[in-house]
Amino acid sequence: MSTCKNHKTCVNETLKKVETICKQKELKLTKLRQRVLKLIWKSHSYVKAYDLLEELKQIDPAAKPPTIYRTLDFLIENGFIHKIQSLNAYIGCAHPNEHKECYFLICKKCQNIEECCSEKIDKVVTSTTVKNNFKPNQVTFEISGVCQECIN
Amino acid sequence: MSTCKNHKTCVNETLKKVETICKQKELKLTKLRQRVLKLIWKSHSYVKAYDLLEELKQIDPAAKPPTIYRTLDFLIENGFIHKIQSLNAYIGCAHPNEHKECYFLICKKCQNIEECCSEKIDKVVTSTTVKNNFKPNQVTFEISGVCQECIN
DNA sequence: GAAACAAATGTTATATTATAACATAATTTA
DNA sequence: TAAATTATGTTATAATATAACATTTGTTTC
Repeated sequence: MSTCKNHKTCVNETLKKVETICKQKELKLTKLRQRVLKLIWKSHSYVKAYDLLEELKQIDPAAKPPTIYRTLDFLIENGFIHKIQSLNAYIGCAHPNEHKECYFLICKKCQNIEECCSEKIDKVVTSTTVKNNFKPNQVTFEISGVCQECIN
Repeated sequence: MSTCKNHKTCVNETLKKVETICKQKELKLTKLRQRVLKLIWKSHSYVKAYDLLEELKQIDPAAKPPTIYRTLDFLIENGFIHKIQSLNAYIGCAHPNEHKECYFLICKKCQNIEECCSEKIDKVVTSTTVKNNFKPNQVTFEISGVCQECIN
């Protein structure tokens, strides 16, 4: 489960953080990108691209698939959101710019996703790639199952 | 890189292994399932579902998407192949029935995929899921990058 | 061996996810 | 301000996957 108590605050803090990062890196956080990021952050669960599109259409009726996918690309490239490969879905990044590798605990029952970072994981990835003389570029690590809350 | 020297032998051995497992578990390794498994094992690289369908059509012109997807489902469920989530692609399992978790080193240059198992990975998965009181059901662990051969 | 049932496959249609390609608008740079 | 770059608009379509129902094949029971 997410530790978020006041989601409005939670979203605002994230958006501030993202704004700051964009300023630092001279990235353009346009109206569209802000809107989509806000929509993704509506919940701590994941969103499907076409659901996002439907929501965006409420504000911007002309929105079309490329509108969404291009925006998702920008947000992913810059580490503001993640794609969950095993679900073809997208989720806001819990701590933008603070980590490289992370993994996801995906609850099949409540749909919640916990984004985790761990030195152990990093070490295992490093040690195995070094051992295989493999130059890693992108790590996908997703564990689906049942979370603490839903286990009972 | 794969350690396979003689691919014909390699395929035959795998198919024998799969046959044996099917007998043990009373699974029906039908003509169709054998054909598809053989097609997947044609290379040590991955296959896309619709490419597989095209190949199957050479033998069985009536084949259609559900033909492939149902067969893939059977092969995945029983651990004979894996789905590579980050590529929407499928690959033969290097050691059917011999492991639970495994991870994949995916070379973006030569398209080769190395299937790896490691106690370390298992331990990390176990320790993190235990810590989070999470009951894991399916682990997706895919590292894409550049392999030893292609790195130079 | 025929009837009843279950499992696998056939078949049609369509849902879901994603991108190519080219046009226009907005912004930055020279 | 012209030229170049970046972002967005727009149309069309590609790529991936499943639902739903029909038929066939295999298995079990009588």
